[in-house]
Amino acid sequence: MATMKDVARRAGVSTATVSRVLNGHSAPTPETRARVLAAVDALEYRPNVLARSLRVHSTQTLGLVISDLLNPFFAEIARAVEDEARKHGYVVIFGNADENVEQQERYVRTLLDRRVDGLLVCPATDDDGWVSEVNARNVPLVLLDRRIDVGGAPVVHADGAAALRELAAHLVGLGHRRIGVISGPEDTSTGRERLHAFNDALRSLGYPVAPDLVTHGDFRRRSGADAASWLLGRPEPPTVLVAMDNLMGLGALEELRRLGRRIPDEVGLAIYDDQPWFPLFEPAITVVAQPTEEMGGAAVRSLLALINGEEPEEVHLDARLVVRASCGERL
Amino acid sequence: MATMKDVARRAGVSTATVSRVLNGHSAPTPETRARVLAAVDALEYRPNVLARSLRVHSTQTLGLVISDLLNPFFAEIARAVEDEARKHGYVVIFGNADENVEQQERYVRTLLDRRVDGLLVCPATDDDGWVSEVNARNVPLVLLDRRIDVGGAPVVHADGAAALRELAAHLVGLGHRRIGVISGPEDTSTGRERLHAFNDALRSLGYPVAPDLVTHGDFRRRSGADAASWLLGRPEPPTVLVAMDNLMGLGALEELRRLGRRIPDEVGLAIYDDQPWFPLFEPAITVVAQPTEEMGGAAVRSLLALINGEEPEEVHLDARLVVRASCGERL
DNA sequence: CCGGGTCGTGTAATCGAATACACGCACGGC
DNA sequence: GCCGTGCGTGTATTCGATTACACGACCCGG
Repeated sequence: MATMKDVARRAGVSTATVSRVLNGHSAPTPETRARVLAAVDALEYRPNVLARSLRVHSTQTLGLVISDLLNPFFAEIARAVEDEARKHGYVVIFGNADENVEQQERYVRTLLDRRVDGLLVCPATDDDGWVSEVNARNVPLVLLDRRIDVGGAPVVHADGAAALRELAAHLVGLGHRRIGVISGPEDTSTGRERLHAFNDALRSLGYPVAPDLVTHGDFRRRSGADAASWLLGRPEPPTVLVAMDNLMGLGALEELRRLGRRIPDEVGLAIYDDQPWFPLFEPAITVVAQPTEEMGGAAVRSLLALINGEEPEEVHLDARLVVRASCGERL
Repeated sequence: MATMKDVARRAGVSTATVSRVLNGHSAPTPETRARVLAAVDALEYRPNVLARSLRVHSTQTLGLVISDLLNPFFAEIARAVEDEARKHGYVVIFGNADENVEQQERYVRTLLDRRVDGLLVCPATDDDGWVSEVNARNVPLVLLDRRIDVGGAPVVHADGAAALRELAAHLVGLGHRRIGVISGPEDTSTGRERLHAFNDALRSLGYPVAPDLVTHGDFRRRSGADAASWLLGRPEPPTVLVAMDNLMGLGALEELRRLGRRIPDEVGLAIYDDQPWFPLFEPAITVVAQPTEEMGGAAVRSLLALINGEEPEEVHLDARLVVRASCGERL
């Protein structure tokens, strides 16, 4: 590989000049510039990003730690993040935490060691041991989707409260009184918040959720199936299931199919997070849809603002209810 | 951030010694070692990976260029790649080519500039302009899923010929005679190979595919819907649709739902690639399943072998037919 | 005709680690 | 007691860029 020195020699100038030409600095003579560029071309020179980064303390790289790439919700986010980052000339390194705190922590450290210019994390749990390390190294941090209460770091997430209120009204309107909830883990903000918002909504409608109809899964398919099985085995089983995440929803649906329950006649089902295939199920699934693309994009823009020492823009995104057929016919 | 020099000063040794301790080289005295480690601890020293990489010409980083992260097939691959890479102490940088040749080329270059130790590419098309650049820089390359005919680079993919033969027999056995095929692009190996394998199988059963029942999509949802629409609009429409990729299959299903066709009574449907939600459709979709996890893992292992100057292990993976209900009841 | 200001370019230090080479010391054999 | 050997450690170079500073050429005004 040709280095800058080679280019300099061939163009008959110093490396400083080559560097200046390549970085568009304080214009060298047009002819020097041309000579340098010709040499660059002839030698197929490509700058060594490592050397450059070492010198200028910036890698044009963003780190992304997500909880689970197999969760289509996070895959969409990852895609949006990569897309927005590329538009701004950044590359993204990613790590899959697998909903696992230790692995998440390892990854944060690895990415910091790689000198990423900024870090995007979808926290696996409320645990915030890793945050201090990020702060100690002065690396800008933006939290995605799940919030953990730690000063400073902006959080980009979609507020589901309004959509959940609508969902509650929808279900009650259809005559559902016993509503089973498959919630996320208690130690994630999204797990707690969605449940509380939904509970509040139902309470204010006069139909508080029966505590024995609330279960907690782990945002994975298996736990959704188990939860559905358990809920339907109760003495007075629910007439509708609300899964607070797409994978748990899928698991619940799996279980309903396995048990041969007809939807929505025997049991209804609503899922948090929309997916392209949800409308294709029989019946089409009623969902709370999150604006994943906007979330990923907004997160990157916030992070870049932090990196550039600006105030990150305030983003407020809302999830929205999409009524389809899986909770019963519309009135 | 503390540097090696700081550690050296605090421990009262030279940077060379610190380096030796940290890399487990030709054993320094146990007490020097202890002093150094104590200093490392006290200063919370973390080595600068950039400086190290610059010096040793290795970044412990793998590049992954995939065609489309939103395609769950590729998301699974990405996850498997990341998983296997981590096990070997490598980190992965990824780029989303969006089934787009120019973007793929840009990404390959970007990743090379980042001095990845090896490159994993799922080629968007047969275009191989970018390969020469990879070779020119002596970076090991492994092709994933799609092959392009270029000397040297190992290809990890799953052979679907046998599964497609079984599928052909299954369909014919169910009485299907007019079989519509939604194939991938002609300029991808998987597009061509799947179609040819399926054609061959049907021909040898005595029921060659009618040329007017073959369409080509682009591995995206929309094209699957369009193709289904077109096929069903033929004068003599097919009795079953075979989509050669999960997204096109989803699109086809979408179109069938939109048109209100009953599956499998009016039209059957089979899809290449399995997904967790395919069994949950009504009826459950018959598929050709690929071993994505093994593919990702094998690709990384091949690449690491190349990086270490070894001969990459020969991997032979097969897709397999999973008969469910979407093509008609089993005989 | 000379002093000062631009402007283009080169020299050399720097980023933070790895490592070839050299040095000094202890030890053992003759 | 001398010299060779080996081991632990330090010195200095290197990886490939960026950039502060300096220098010389040139131009212009007084």
